[in-house]
Amino acid sequence: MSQFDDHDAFEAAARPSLSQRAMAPRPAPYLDGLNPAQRLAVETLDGPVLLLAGAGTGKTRALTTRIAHLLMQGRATPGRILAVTFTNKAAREMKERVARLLGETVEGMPWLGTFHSISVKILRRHAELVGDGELHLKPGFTILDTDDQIRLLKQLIAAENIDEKRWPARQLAGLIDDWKNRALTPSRVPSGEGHAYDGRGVALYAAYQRRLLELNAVDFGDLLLHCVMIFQAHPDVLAQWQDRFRYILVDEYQDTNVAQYLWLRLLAQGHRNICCVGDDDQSIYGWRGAEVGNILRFEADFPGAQVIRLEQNYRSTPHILAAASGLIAANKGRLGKTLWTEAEDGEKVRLIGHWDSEAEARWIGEEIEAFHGGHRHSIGKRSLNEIAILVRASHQMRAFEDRFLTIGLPYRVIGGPRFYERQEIRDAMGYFRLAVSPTDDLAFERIVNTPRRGLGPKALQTIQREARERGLSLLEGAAAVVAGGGLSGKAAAALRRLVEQMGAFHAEALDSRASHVALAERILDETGYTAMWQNEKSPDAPGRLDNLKELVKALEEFDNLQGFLEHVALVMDAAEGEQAEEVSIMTLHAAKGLEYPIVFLPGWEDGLFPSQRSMDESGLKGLEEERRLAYVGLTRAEELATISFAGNRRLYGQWQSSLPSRFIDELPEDHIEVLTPPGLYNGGYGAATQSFAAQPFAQSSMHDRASRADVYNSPGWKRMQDRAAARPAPVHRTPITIDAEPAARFAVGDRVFHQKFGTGSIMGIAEDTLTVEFPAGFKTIKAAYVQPAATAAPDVTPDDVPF
DNA sequence: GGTGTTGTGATTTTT
DNA sequence: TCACAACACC
Repeated sequence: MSQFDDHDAFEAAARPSLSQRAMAPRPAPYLDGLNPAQRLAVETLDGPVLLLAGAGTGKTRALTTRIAHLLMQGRATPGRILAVTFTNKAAREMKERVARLLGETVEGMPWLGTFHSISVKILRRHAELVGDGELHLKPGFTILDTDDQIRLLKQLIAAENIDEKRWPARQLAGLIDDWKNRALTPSRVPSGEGHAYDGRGVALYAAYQRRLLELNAVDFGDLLLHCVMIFQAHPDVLAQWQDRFRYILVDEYQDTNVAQYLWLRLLAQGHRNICCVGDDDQSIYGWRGAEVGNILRFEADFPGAQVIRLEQNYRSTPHILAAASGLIAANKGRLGKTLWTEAEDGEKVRLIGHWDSEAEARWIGEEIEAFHGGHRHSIGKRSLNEIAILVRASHQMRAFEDRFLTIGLPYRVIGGPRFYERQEIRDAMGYFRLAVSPTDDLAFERIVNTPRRGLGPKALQTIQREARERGLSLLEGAAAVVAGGGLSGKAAAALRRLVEQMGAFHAEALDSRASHVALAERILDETGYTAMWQNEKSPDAPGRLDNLKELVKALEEFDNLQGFLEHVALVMDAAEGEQAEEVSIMTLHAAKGLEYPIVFLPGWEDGLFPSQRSMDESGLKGLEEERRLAYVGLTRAEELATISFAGNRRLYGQWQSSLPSRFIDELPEDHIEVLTPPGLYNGGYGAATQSFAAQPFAQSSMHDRASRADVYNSPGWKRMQDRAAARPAPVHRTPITIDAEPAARFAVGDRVFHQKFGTGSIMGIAEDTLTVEFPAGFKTIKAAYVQPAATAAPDVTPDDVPF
């Protein structure tokens, strides 16, 4: 974080007492360079503190320095400090930064982690307090992933004879999640909320909880909820944890839900040394149960709380800050902050309208090429890594991906499906889970017929019946079926083999002398799982095999399979590899906490952003959350932000016209530069300023082809064409070269492989651009983006070539 | 049990 | 429009 490197903001550190100085292992330089507000935030150690930290104000620095200060002042040992974050990434970053502040001599912080990972640790110690006398949780409980959860709910819905089509399991999962976020056990769900599922919503919830106990399993929501319930029902247990955690720190407090709020409040009762850091203006997870009210209410919840505001921004230029501040000012009920900066003015926030979403993608692509090539000298020559495109909804990404693929602009999508959510990884994990705990019925169901063993729904039913009748787990039930001859020839043999294999694997998993890495490899090989993907011919099969290899490699860092499974259940992300120069594309939500010198904010159209659905479902609250999302987007930019909108956009196959976002009119004019849209089909762009209200698309209406034709004849369209024609020919820019691979190494007819489109044949070559026929159709692609296909079997023999 | 066909419905997403 | 899921059929 470069903004903390300036040394001129140096301030004299407070002089510790003689005894403190004598005990300190080395002088404490960690307070150096903090601004007065940050300093106050670090040194106000007693009682409740609300740290209102605006975007880019050095929040993480204040938080980590506060931890260092607690330790250096001898206020607490690392084990006595509870520091909670929402994401593993944030926890990791904080750990690293605390360690860096203190030097390597200090041991790690055992209670710095996500709400969930800390809750697991607590819950493992008191598992038996969950449930009733007969059925209760055991410390070895498993944590279900979403797949397991849905599968379980489907069974329960079927058992209730409810039509799964009318009431999908997914929806019920969402409902239950919602209740858990609000710390509502089945008995506490307000009457009137269980209407769904033919009035059996709450009953299904209760059945689900019972089933989880039987399986000795919990879902993510339970981790928090069970802790809260234990704390409420067992004051002695609560007291024990209150005593342990002398100081509590909370990151992103505006994102806490009711369950998390209760969890924190219970733990902080007594000493009340709780410091919550957040920004009400960046609360964008209301739809996920986050309660902005938690942060707005802080002073009432903790009487005597000190509120400290971090308002000096080290990230963005004044124009960007002014635009963002002007926009967010339209929200009501804010705690209020005034961001300021010492940075130079820089460029105004740019605003541009386009004819349609494709033109928007085209224009942004050209802008990026210009920045990357250094053709904008006010901005300089920039790396693609410094540029990000932030969209409201992921379907907007497609236009950019298509365009960038065509022009050969490297990009990376941030977010998307994560490593541990991939099918092959979950399958492999299913095998590992079953090897570690043979009673994991959900894991058994997942893998029993993957790869295909001829053990379909019928065989599974037989096993389930057997298991239920004898009170066994499914794997044990399967063994019983095999022994009892309940299945015929082929299926019986396959099941016998699986049961025997899993038995052997389990024995080995318990043997601490055996290598768990070798065991994992054996499991994947001997069950035929690896072979399944090797035999699969789809283009993504090799990638899946690579992922499996990566999974096994990840195992090496753990002592055993159990430890690994625990880790993965909570940390569903893999270390991201950052190497290539690429433009980043992501949703606004995914962008929170990140920063980029150059940011594009496309799709500012009413209905898309603010999203119609948000407004329909949550009214003014929804609109305000959307506005905060816009605020988050703008404040990601360090030097240059560009907002754009399109008059027409293809949505679900239909062209839809839209009006510019209402947020655009809320931007303070003095900090905005309005750009004129480029010509229709040629490149180039003008910088002449013009009121966007005078632009033609605002009043265009094109709901179907007929009215679209009208628009072609409209004065607005003509005006755009005239303008395009009147402009001097666009300046020719040298196309950027990426790993300049000469197209010369290809010939028409060659088979080539492309990341996205698979294998195809070259139909045409023009300089470094190829026209390739893929299964998906003809594509024009830069040569650098394809490789000669591995199976280089030319379609024509040399003799067939006419020259 | 594997493959083709039809139908549906579609923000934002972490743990 | 397109992706994915649930059925029907071989």
